[in-house]
Amino acid sequence: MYESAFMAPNPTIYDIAKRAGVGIATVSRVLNGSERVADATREAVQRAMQELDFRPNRAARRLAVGGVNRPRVAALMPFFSASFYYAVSAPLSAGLIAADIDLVLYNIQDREHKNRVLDRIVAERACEGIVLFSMGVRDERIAELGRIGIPVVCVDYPQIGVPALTVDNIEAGRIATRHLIKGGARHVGLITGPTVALAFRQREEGFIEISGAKSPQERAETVTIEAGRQAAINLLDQFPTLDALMCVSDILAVGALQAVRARNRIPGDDIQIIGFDDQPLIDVIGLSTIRQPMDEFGAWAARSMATLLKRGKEQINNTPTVESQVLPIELVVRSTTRDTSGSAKKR
Amino acid sequence: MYESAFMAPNPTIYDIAKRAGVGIATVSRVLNGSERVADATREAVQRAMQELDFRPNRAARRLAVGGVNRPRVAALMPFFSASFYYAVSAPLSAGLIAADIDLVLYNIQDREHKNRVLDRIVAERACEGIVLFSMGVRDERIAELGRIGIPVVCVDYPQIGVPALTVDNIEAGRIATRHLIKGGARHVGLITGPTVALAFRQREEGFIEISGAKSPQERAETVTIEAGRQAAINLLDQFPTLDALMCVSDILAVGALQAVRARNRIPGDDIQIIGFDDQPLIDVIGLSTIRQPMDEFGAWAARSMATLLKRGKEQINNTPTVESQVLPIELVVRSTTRDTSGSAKKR
DNA sequence: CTGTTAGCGCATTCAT
DNA sequence: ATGAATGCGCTAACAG
Repeated sequence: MYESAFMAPNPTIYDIAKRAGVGIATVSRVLNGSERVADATREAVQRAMQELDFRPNRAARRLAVGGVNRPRVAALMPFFSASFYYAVSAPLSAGLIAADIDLVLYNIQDREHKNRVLDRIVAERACEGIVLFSMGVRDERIAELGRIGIPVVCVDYPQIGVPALTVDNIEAGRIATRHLIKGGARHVGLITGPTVALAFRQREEGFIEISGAKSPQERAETVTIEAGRQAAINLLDQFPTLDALMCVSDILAVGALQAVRARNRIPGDDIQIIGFDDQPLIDVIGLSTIRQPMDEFGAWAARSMATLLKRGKEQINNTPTVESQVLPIELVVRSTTRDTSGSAKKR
Repeated sequence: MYESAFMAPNPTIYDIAKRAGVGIATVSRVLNGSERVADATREAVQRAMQELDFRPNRAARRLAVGGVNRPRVAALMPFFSASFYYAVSAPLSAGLIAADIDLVLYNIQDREHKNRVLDRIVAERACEGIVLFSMGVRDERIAELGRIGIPVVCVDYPQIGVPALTVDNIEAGRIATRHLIKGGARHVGLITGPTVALAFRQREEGFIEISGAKSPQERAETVTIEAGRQAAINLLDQFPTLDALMCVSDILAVGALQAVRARNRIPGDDIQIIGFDDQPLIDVIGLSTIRQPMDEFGAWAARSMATLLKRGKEQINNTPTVESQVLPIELVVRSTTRDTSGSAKKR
């Protein structure tokens, strides 16, 4: 039964035809559900297809049929913080559809997986454009992609060499920390997240700049409510005098909120808590946060890709291409911190 | 400048070669970033490519290169209820990656768009499998897809003729309504959503079965907090004696919650509110709801596709293929309804 | 450095 | 009803 299981290339319609004792045209006919095939023949062909585990080659089919060559962009997202990427992918998807571009989603698990995916994209020319979310790649990769003409844009990561849309996360960390202190905090702690996320590291950096390197901190290994809760518990156990918590993500902050309440402490009163992003439903929960324009992240990526993919006549005139941007962030004061500035937005 | 703008087919490397006065191999070389091309030649070719707005044909390239024919599945989702599909697409994406299957996401806007997408998929053989979320298609479509060998599975919609994973939304509507009544409700109202969603219509049906057709109801045209809030306001204005609200989606329920609070009524006390789905963060908000196993929706779709795409030797033995399933739903009592049964799960 | 040639796997006439 | 031949657009030796 292991006829040639060793590196057997995918069988083609020629193999099927031979095995079924028919011509390739007939194979093609049953493949496409044509009526004009004798039942017996059809069955023979189908049997051969099954026995050989035949899968038609999509590329060959499309080439033969000659359909439109619709552009396709690959979006690589690390799903470690689900709701964030959800909020981003909706406008991305919508924007791409408007430009008649297909979206292939890659839920990147880790660095190694990222490289595998990129290797494949390069080797197979699997797409016409790439959007990198919250991740960078080595310069050589950018060069390689540039050479074969696959444009890349980057969101939430300051990748050099390609258009990138970012926010100033270090400044965001500073703003959050200062807000806590202005609100009367005398002992502020940090709950940070997976180190793979540059945004987290930078928010952490801004925090430390203001609050000092010896400030209490705890790292959640995953971006989940439970991890945030546990981190808060640990922090509160070790440092009972803590009266403010900066959490590098809303989700972690929600967990911290639960931990704090479980100890009968009152968020916004005897302990302040602030998160980042302003993810969906966070407003309902009443968490103070540093808002990121997540919609704009997705929309910008879609617009940029549409622009970059529309080379041609326009580009001859050196039409301005896509520029990197740094979007403003916004302190949103809700009920878990004290609003002392009077100027911060309340919502 | 309008050389042949009329139905000009996409230019090929032959066109470029001719225009640049070189051979096609050279065009291919600059296309692939080969070093071994004279700068002058390269520039000439690039100019020609721009002038003709050339885009390499992906299918042809892949065919020539002969890479693996990685299976690709298209997921069609109506994004009218973002967080729900987000919650579903994470496990879907993860499961597909594990099976080494690419995921192409189609954010379907309306029925017409759905048909356009499916037409294209059929015409271009754009994928090896299709996952339909919360939407059905006509029988002829199923037949057509079956004929050309593209398997289809359906999630959150009882499409006949293909494996489907659903929950009993009518029963869910009954359960929610009964729960409200058991909690002491004497006058219960309904906030429903866009009629395009069968799940909403069915929950509505279950509601009416228990509560009667003349029960007050309001329809939100979009699944947003704001729409839910507005619907609740309308309902409360018209029917001041309402003491319970069933909302066909958590998001609408959150809006209703806000409307109720704005009137200084106390959810779970003088007015009950229940939603559906148990979307992310809804537990934190404390909303009672009917939980759907959204994770399982995505995971099942991924598993099913992996199975269906792995035809071949196994299938010869008539190995049981994918079966339709109806998953259980679960009443989750939190703070916005009164728990009278004592048996309902509290979380 | 550059042009010629031969497939890649399939759909599709055109014969038979 | 079915088989043989042709071409889709591109890459990759192989010559020059």
